[in-house]
Amino acid sequence: MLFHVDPGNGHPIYDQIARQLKFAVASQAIRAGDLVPSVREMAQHLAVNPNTVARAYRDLQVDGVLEPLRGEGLRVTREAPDRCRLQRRQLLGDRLKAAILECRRGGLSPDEVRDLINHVLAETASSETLP
Amino acid sequence: MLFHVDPGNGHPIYDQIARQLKFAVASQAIRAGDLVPSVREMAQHLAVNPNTVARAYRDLQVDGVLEPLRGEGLRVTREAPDRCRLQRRQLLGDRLKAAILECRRGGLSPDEVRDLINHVLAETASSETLP
Amino acid sequence: MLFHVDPGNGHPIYDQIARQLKFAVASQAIRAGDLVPSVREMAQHLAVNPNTVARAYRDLQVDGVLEPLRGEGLRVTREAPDRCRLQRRQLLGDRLKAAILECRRGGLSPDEVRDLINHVLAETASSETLP
Amino acid sequence: MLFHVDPGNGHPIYDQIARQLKFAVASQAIRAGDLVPSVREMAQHLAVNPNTVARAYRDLQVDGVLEPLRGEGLRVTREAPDRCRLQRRQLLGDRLKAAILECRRGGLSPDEVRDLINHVLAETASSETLP
DNA sequence: GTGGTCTAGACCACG
DNA sequence: GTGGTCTAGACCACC
Repeated sequence: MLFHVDPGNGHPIYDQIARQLKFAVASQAIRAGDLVPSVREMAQHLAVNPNTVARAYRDLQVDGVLEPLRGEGLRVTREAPDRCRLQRRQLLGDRLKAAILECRRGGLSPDEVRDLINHVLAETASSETLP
Repeated sequence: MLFHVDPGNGHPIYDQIARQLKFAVASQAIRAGDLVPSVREMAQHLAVNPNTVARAYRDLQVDGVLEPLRGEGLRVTREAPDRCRLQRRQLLGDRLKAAILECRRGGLSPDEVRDLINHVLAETASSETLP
Repeated sequence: MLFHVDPGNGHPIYDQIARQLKFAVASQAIRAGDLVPSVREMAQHLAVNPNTVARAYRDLQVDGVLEPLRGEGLRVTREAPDRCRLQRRQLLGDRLKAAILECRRGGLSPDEVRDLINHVLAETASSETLP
Repeated sequence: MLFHVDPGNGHPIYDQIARQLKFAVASQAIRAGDLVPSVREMAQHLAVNPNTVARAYRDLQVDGVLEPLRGEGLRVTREAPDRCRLQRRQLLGDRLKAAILECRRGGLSPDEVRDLINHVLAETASSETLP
């Protein structure tokens, strides 16, 4: 499990957890039918309150990514992989789109935007810490 | 003034205002020495609580972008254009970087990230509403 | 045995089992003196954890519906049929009453409640799957 | 405000709150555009923890019944009345249907079910405590 | 003032 | 063991 949570990056922790779990399913790091780590396990792993993990797991149930296995834990649904792949594109695309739109509205020309993106890509490609 | 504020996009309104004003200065839509609209005017224009505008203007004074002109209002400082141009690159770059990093951590390969970016660029380039 | 258990309908599985067994006794589908299926059999039949069936059987013993027959299993008591007929009316009536009361409290007039009931009766009367 | 909550009736408190608020909107006791009581007010009114109310309000936002008015509170959405009227029928109908189906599966004939319903209706019609 | 998040810890139902 | 609910209380951002 290579989950990593950063409090104070502006995004609620439960949201970071839910997103990362979706991405993990999309990447097939977690598969349909798998049991996700128990609330308590995950909470300890992330050094976070169990309630926070529970909230993330609850949201994932609402999204149809997890389903309860009474007394057993929570399981990745059959439909989850497809949904998560779609959502990954959607969620990441939305965030990129918002950033790019703000560039344009901020007065950067399309060329300047491309330059800035390339600059950032170069930065992130190099020695960045990646999970 | 073609400011546009979107409550519920996750970013605080006062921050949206401050950023947009910086960008306007960077783009020379507003110039050093110009008076900015009064808090009341701006608040009415944006259909926003005056306190929110006041907060944005306060932050901009702290950043040295605005300075009070006794009895007249707030004026764009002499140093603002340079500062705003630098900050624009920084602020927008940071947001792009965060989005791109999340793509990578979310399991997308560099190529997939480029594809997604190009897809988004195509979307935004076309008939998007731009200020 | 035409028991049917639905996890995730809000009611605990052991309760569904106990109720259905009581109803079966009330309907004389099971009679005084009959042996009920073993915990293992029933658990396999319902695709349910044996502990869950055991819990239901335990509750039924407390209610005086089942009694142990040393080395043989569990037997329906002599008093069970009468008790179950009474309890059936009570249990089902309670649930109906709760539902109807919520309708009234939810702002439906007595007439609207009757209409809604008739509508539901029509639905359930037709092609519903009944045991 | 005639909300009433009963812990230990099997249904989570936050759910009771959310349902009752939907019903209140359906009955036009609360109207589109109205501000609902603040989390703290409602919590005190119901003698319940504010977090519990917050959870109910959050669920109602997910359902599109409430929307945040930043710094002001939560407002009933424009679409809420229609949605709530539909949902009221759905939610109450589901509960009635479940109760009636259990009667039938429990071995009661259609006539016996009608008799039982009439008996319960007579009970509830009389001196029952209604809000 | 408002709602939102997070933590801490208790209790319960279920399997 | 599992998740779910509820309470209590702190802290924050926003308006």
